[in-house]
Amino acid sequence: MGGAGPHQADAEAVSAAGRTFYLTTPIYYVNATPHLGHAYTTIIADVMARYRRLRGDDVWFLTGTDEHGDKIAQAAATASVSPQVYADRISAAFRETWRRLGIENDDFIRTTEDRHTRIVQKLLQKLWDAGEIYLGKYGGHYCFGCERFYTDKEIVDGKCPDHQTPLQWIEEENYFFKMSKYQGWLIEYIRARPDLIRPERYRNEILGFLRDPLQDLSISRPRARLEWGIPLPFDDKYVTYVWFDALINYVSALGDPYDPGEGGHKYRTFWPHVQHLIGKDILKPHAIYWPCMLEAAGLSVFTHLNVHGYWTLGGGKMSKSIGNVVEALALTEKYGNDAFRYFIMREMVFGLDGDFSEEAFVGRLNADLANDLGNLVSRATTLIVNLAGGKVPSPGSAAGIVPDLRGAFAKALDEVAAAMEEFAFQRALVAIWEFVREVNRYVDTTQPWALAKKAAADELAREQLRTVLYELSQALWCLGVILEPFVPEAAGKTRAALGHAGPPCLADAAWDQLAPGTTIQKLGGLFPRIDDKKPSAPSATTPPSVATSSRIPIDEFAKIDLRVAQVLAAEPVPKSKKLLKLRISLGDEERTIVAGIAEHYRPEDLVGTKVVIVANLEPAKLMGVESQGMILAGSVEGQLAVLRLDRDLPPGAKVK
RNA sequence: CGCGGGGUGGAGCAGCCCGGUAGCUCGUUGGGCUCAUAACCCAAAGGUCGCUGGUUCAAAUCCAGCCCCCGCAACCA
Repeated sequence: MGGAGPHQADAEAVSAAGRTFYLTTPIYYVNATPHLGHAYTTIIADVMARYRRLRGDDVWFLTGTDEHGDKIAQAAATASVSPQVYADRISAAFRETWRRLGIENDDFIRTTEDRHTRIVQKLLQKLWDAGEIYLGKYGGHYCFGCERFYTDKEIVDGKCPDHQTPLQWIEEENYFFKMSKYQGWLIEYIRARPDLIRPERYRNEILGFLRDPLQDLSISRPRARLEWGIPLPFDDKYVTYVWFDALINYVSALGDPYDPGEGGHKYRTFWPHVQHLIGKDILKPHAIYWPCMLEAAGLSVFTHLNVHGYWTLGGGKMSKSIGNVVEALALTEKYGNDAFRYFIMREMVFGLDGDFSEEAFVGRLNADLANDLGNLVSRATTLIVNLAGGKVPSPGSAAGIVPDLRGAFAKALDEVAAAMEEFAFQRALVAIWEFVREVNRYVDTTQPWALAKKAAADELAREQLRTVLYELSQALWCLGVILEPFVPEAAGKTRAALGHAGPPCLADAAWDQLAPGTTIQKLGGLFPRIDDKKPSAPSATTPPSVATSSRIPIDEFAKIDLRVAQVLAAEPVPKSKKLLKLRISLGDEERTIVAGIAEHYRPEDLVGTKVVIVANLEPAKLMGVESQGMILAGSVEGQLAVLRLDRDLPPGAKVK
């Protein structure tokens, strides 16, 4: 790379300023394996981190797993393993997924690691010593059915909003963080920083929430009730409440904030520049608890909290029971990481909800990646190979050549910079693709093949041809660099076709950086078109592959008591949309089962028929009705079928 | 009256805060080009901007009311 491009000065000034950037994703709770939602957050974080690295910034990109709490302990118990083994397993699944997706995180923190628990305890001790934590009685209206407390606001006529049963007043001693005293400070802090929480709608939401009085935050759980957590350093009869534990990962991953020596080095370098990236579901803990905690601990608050929206699937909601969120992630295997990254960034406006469908995915892949970009790379490299002997020509006269690619790219670059500043990935891509179209137009307008025909006899045409091919080579080169954060594999292939293997930097994304004489190779098939006649129609209802489900030994299966049951009566559960209450017979026993099938079956469709149930499932209350089992039913998106017998068996017959 | 989002050419969206010729992508039709992945480029057709009323010289945009869809939460055991 030699020569001075028009943007190099700027870019160098930027990197010389040595901008530091610390970006975090949430740490993912290990009660579920990675799905589309996790992947979205992590991928956009990766794009941002790569962009900042490309720019020459000093970047630290953190992700990880959250491994403490009730739900993990329960899930582990269900799986008959220790919580740690369970957490190890799921955490490993996350790391493996990120590796496959090409995520280049600098660190991966787990809340069960010593480096984390140590800092959590240190911070707690600090707050305890400073009088920020007190032991208080938590009195509350408790519902035994829900196993949780309800606030006055939630209570309906003194009853549980779920069960419509009277609530019990229960008092439990717990430790509390004096969060309420930070309310005024927090409101001022947010007001003074218009882009602290962004996009603005989430800032408004939080300011709205802060109009009501802030409660102190319970930060402990008695060990009698929950063992799986970090013990409080000043009272080992309690463990730390999972949110208090989890948020601190952003700090603990950098080392010890209170260590003035080497142990606090990374903290001092990166913490002042921290930006969090989260989904809208965890806005409140991040926008309220976390700043208060940091302030109380004498640590500075994040510079930005970037909040993204949710994916809906095929116009419907993202339903985990159907497994389509996992299925969505599987499209990376089918179409490649680059296409997947491109789609989720291009399709979703940052902060708003977006819809995910394979049809839209393939549409984007074909239109933007295959037709516009892939085809451009293919035609341009072919032109240079065929008409210039495979070497970047030196530019000749530009006389009569109208479109100004250099200017168009400079404009795109500026727009990308502005968009990336506020996590507007969609706008950044739109800007780049405007340039891609401009280059396609350039080829059509200048018609290098026509110039080549005239070139033998026409000196001007010869000059123009050299100029056109030179311009195209520069355009490709610039694309190969600026696309690196977004579609790294394709960008790398593009640069490789232009004879460069090393890591790119943004300063190189400029005209005259690809020297005349450089050997160019044809590069076709960068993004092959997907020409399936009907790529989406069947896929919407294609069940997820069974290949990935983990195997269990037969004795594991034998624990499940499946029985034939006859439906005696069926009625909808009042005020419920999805639930049917069924009275079933197991021969010597009758039971009530609540099933979420009301959207698929009318009660009279089921009465008298024989179905299969799980007979030894723990009872659960749904809309106040106790369900003593589960009806087996198969489903894909939007369709559901209850299993029924095709020959007669008496109720109660064992099924295996 | 739980919270929130939305109803704009065939599909998906932008525009709405700061009223004044309704814009983009895909699709369709016609044309161009032949370097390229049946791709690329140009052009055209196609819209009562959910409904009703109000404010205004002027409303997709502001106000009021209504209808419909979707997400979250509550009910997928």
